Amino acid sequence: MGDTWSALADPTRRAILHLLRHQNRTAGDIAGHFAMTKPSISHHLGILRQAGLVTAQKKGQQVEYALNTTVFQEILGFIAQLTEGEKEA
Amino acid sequence: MGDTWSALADPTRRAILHLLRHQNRTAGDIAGHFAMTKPSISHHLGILRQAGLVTAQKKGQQVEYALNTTVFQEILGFIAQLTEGEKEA
DNA sequence: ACTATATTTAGATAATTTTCTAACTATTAA
DNA sequence: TTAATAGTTAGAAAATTATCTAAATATAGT
Repeated sequence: MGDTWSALADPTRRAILHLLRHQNRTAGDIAGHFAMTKPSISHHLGILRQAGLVTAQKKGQQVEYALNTTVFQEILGFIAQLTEGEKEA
Repeated sequence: MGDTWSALADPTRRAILHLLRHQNRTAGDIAGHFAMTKPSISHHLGILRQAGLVTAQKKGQQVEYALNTTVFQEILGFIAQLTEGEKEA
């Protein structure tokens, strides 16, 4: 399992996650939103998949990607640790 | 202002933030906790400072670093966007 | 003024990452 | 079975990053 933090460090990958916010999308659909080749997007999708941030499911000829938000717990936990015991504005 | 996400992508930098969780610490104190040279830690501190995740204040001969948690809003906002409209476990 | 301590800056090297083109695999359609 | 479409894999080049040693700066003490 790859590192969540470094998967999120790249702006293209964060934009991909944002694209998947409301709908699942095929690899080609996703690639269509970026000024980048398909292999590059495929690489980014692989990293997101390894980090568990997306899941991939083959649908005939295409591969449908979906957001998986459960992984964010790790990040929220880290931030909670650092911000615990603070008062609100 | 440097990028918050990439500042947090490095495990050494996250460990530094964790060290600053309850107390402010000098650069040397921080460096003492890692199997890494002082210049390397100084470099990481610079990146954290640029990202606004820590503040630095000169205290005589030393430099005291403190955690700044306000920057986490950006990250929490991103995650909130992606997780909005989900039910709880 | 010298010496010691704390920290940063500079420059180099090694490792990692991003992106590309070309080639490959799998599925669908003619 | 041949051709077209969707996607991934392989390999290379360019850029970025992490780390080191050596040198520089700033403060404090003798």
